[in-house]
Amino acid sequence: MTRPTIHDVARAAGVSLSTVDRVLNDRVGVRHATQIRVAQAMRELGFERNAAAANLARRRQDRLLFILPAGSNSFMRGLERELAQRSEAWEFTSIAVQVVPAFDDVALARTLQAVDPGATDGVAVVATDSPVVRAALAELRERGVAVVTLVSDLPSSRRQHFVGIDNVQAGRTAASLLGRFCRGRSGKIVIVAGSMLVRDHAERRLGFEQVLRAEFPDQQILPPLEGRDDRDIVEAELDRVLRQQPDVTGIYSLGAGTRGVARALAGHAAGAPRPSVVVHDLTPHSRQALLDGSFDAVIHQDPVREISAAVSLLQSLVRGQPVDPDAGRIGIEVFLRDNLP
Amino acid sequence: MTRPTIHDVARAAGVSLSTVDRVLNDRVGVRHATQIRVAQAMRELGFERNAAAANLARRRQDRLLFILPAGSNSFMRGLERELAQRSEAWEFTSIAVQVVPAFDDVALARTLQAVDPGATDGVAVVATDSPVVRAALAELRERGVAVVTLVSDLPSSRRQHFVGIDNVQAGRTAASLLGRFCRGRSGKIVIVAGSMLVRDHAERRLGFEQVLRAEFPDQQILPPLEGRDDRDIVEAELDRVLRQQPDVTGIYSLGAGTRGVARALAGHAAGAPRPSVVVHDLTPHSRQALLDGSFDAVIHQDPVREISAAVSLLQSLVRGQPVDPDAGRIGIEVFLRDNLP
DNA sequence: TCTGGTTTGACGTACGTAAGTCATAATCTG
DNA sequence: CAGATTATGACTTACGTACGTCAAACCAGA
Repeated sequence: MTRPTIHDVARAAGVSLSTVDRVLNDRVGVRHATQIRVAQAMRELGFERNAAAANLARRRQDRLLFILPAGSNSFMRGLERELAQRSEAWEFTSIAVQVVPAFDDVALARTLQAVDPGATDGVAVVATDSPVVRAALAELRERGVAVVTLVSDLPSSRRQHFVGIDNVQAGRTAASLLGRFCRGRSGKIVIVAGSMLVRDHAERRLGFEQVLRAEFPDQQILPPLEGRDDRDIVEAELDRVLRQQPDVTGIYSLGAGTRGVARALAGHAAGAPRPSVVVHDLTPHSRQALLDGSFDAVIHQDPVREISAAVSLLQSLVRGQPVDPDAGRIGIEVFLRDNLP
Repeated sequence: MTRPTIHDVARAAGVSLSTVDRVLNDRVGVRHATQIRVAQAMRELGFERNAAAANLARRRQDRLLFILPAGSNSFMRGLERELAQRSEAWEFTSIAVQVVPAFDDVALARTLQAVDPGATDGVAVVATDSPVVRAALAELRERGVAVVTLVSDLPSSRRQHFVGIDNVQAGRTAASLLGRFCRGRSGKIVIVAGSMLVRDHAERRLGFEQVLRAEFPDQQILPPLEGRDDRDIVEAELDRVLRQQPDVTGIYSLGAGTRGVARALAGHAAGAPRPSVVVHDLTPHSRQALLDGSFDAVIHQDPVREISAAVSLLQSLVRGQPVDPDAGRIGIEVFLRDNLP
């Protein structure tokens, strides 16, 4: 009826509480045969460790650090807000946040080097793709700190996991939508990126071009703009392109700086049918643009899920618990005007 | 540094542990002035009850019951599977599942009446819209059982909350997608429903027709088929319609029975361009159909989120804790071939 | 058979809260 | 102001696990 406890396991296996404890938290000093017997008993009884009691008894707090890029990037600020608001929501875990300059690999590497392994058990970092960052990250692991990348990955580095969406898939999804929305009107497609220095932007572009080339070959993709996720730069660049190219049918904005896109479009409202627009990340501005019809779709990653996946992954890593290999995978959400939350 | 405990609160408020406990679990026997003082101290210290310790000390289990419709409906079976698999995932909560005939209000009402309030603290029910169900539900509340509706709502009944997606929005989203996918080809749109007896289907239809009429007026909506979420009935009905109507440009399947849609379509592959298809609920079959290109989009509600929202909502209700008014709202997910999880 | 190490058991305390008992202090009633 | 009532305090046990100490039992090698 009621769930079995370690006492029941001990009795069933014919050993003492201490031994069960040793097996459970794999401490030294248990003969292999005994270990098997205890494990067997746990399986037979269907024992599951009571996490509440375990956390209560274990006095320690897991100290996690989130490193996020600075700037007016709404998505990142959303993550930051979420972390601040829910910092008390995780039991037995304390969370710190540090903000570093965006797209600046050297600054990021310096920050990683400065992490104190005596005061930090795990780090989640929005990575900039660069050798110095890779090196700093490897060093951090050497010093015994758990590391996951967040939002933008750094494959073939020593990070233990990635938490975020599959950015190639995201790009493919954007192309799939934008291609269909533009069907019947062939013309030019503009890609607005932040910087190809961050992996997520490069991957989104890759996926987007794959699908658009293969399935909508009558659309011509222009070289991507790099707006550094800054609304003013994005506005200026996009405005220039729209002026030069009269037959833009679609725009894919795969980074931040979405306000710049909206403003550039507003400046070209007159005359020709407006281009179809797909952007990333639901923010108050992109929501507004969806509602007033200037954007067609928003590809989104849920900051709440992102944070909670990162926290629980880091908790497992820090505590040495087994980790589901694709625990960090966040679903790609698609928003139209009609399914806004 | 460390989180304040009830001991700290007691000291700060100048009262005993017992009094803090009385305030915290609002028991009788505390003067109003004292209550204020304790609440004040809790606020000042930023006290938050340690849920782990509280659950550990409270020996009781919350006993929840989920009532789901029978049948081959993949989505419902998915919910059932999810409940079975994760029944141990919620601490201090035991979950039972009961299956009742689909679209059968009398059977559902009988089941609700048979719920034993002595053995059940809360019920989540996929409601069929009918007066007898409303009455049975009200009676259940009278007997002190917490009740939420799941997936399909029963507004203006005595259920305390609804857990699920906004089905009008879901229908609007489907129309928004299907309308754009069909652009350029005007013709007839087929709606395949399960039964207008369940609220969710009626609402989806409503939202769908709203948007399609307003924004894609050159499409003509045929009267909805009622397939009772049965793949064979759906196949037969849809096959008949496709035979009679040569110019079907789009199909919206808003219930279950998706396999029937796929089979009917397969029988009409030859000749004319295939209709664009939007269906509900990601299942192995709808996933396959997306991948092979016979479906264009799937509107989805995540069973995992649905279950966990229902469980935590019921837990709060049963324990008399405050409830976020839109805690039961689940996001509407949109899947294309390219963003399948 | 003795030695020295390894494995195991017995036991206690702690975590933060719930919930109970009982005595005493404060307050109200008439 | 006595007596009844209510509010509060002091104290205890319990929840299931972690973790520490110490002694006893076991085992391998000399």
